[in-house]
Amino acid sequence: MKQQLQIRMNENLFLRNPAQSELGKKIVGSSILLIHNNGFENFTFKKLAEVIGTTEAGVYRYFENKHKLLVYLTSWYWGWLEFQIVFKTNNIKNPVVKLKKVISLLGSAVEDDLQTDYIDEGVLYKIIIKEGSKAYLTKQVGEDNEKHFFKPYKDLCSIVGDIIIECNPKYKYPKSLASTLIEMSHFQNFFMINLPSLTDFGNSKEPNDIALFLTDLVFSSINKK
Amino acid sequence: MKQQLQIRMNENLFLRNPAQSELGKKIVGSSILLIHNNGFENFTFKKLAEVIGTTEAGVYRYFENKHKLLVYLTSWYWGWLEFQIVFKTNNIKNPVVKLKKVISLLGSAVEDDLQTDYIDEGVLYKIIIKEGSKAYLTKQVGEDNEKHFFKPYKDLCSIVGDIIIECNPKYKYPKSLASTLIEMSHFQNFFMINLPSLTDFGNSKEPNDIALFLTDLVFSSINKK
DNA sequence: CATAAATAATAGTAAAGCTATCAAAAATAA
DNA sequence: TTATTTTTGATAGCTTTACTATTATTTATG
Repeated sequence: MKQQLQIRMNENLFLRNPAQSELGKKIVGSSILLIHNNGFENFTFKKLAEVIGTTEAGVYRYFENKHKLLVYLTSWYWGWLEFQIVFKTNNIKNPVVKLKKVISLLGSAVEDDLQTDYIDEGVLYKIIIKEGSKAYLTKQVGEDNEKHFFKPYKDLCSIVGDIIIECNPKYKYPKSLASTLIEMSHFQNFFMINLPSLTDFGNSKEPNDIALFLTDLVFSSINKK
Repeated sequence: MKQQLQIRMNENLFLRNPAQSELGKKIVGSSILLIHNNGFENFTFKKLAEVIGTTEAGVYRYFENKHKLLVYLTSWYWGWLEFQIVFKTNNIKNPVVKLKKVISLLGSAVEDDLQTDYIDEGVLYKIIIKEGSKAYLTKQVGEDNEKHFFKPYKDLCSIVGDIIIECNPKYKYPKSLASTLIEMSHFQNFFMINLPSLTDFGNSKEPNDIALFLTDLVFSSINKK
């Protein structure tokens, strides 16, 4: 019997829950592919509707606009990643080992998770890298935040921050180090591929090099003196 | 006699050089204020034209589209900041002191530079924080990069990376640390103001706290063991 | 003063970003 | 199984954005 993993989503992100209908799942699944292919700026509900064989109005019945869809997708990703992290570090006692595991989970397009059939996590990961920050770098970030749109992202940062504190209770900047770690796992990846002179991994293009850098960065800070 | 500081700009960013006419300067100067007020997504050439008393077509004679204008603004900022950094660290011999100076220059809305009368660097700095990454987080980042649109940003990273190497010639990730430092000086600032739980400076909202965090982060890495 | 260059005024087009309406189909409840 | 509610499909339309083109007028320059 197939087990389906459901990520709990903020109800204000959608008009109709896309996880509860075939059309909704198609909207989410195909939007990931389309945003990846076209870039978020060139992505429209009309193009999406064509691809999945519905109408523009059909998509609008699920999402108010493409911004909310992007926030939905990023939220879903953070929720999913939190689950992965909690699940895969569950049995690890040593916080140092745990944090290293988190860094490796942050840094790679995971193998497609079969528990979530309509979402390709590998492609979604690439969207997070290229479009993820656009979810909050907006005029309405304050209102969106009041509606708790960024809770999954904050929760993840909080979990990582807590592990940092476990490693060294005296470290002064656990939250900022956590958000730095998460953001940089994506930015260094983006730079490596698109603007390689901004990184030290230009030639190898080996995602694991980023993990090595981040591990060095994080543990130097935590273990200072 | 008034000295005017001119930042050398990539010719492919504009159709007509905005620095060489009154209308051009108005376009640049007012676009900074408008983008800051409306956010980049809600900013249009039409609104800009209204504000400065010209027509949409008038703006299009200077810039092909708003993306190129954004790249122009960010490039200008990086060029200007490089000048500030080179100028203000010129006499500093000690690379550690130099790097600390760089961190403080990166982290604050500087006092409005009087050498550039039509550009408000303080407001431009805020645009860099909120909109800066949108200059390269696009579908066409590859083409833009081939046209050297991001050279000023790369140059700055390179300068910072060189100072890092001066501090410790054996440090393995000078470029990635430099880009991390620069990105985080903006992201932590954005988070502090808009999503404070992602930082450790939520209550104080004191930009200097960010500099302390970044100084700790950078020198822990450089001086490890 | 002549001429070239820059600007203003106006018009127009395709696409994006929606909203509204109504009929058909599918799911569900009586 | 029919009745009813919910969801979808088809179509239309409207405002704004993102441009391009044309011509007249002003401004700068030789």
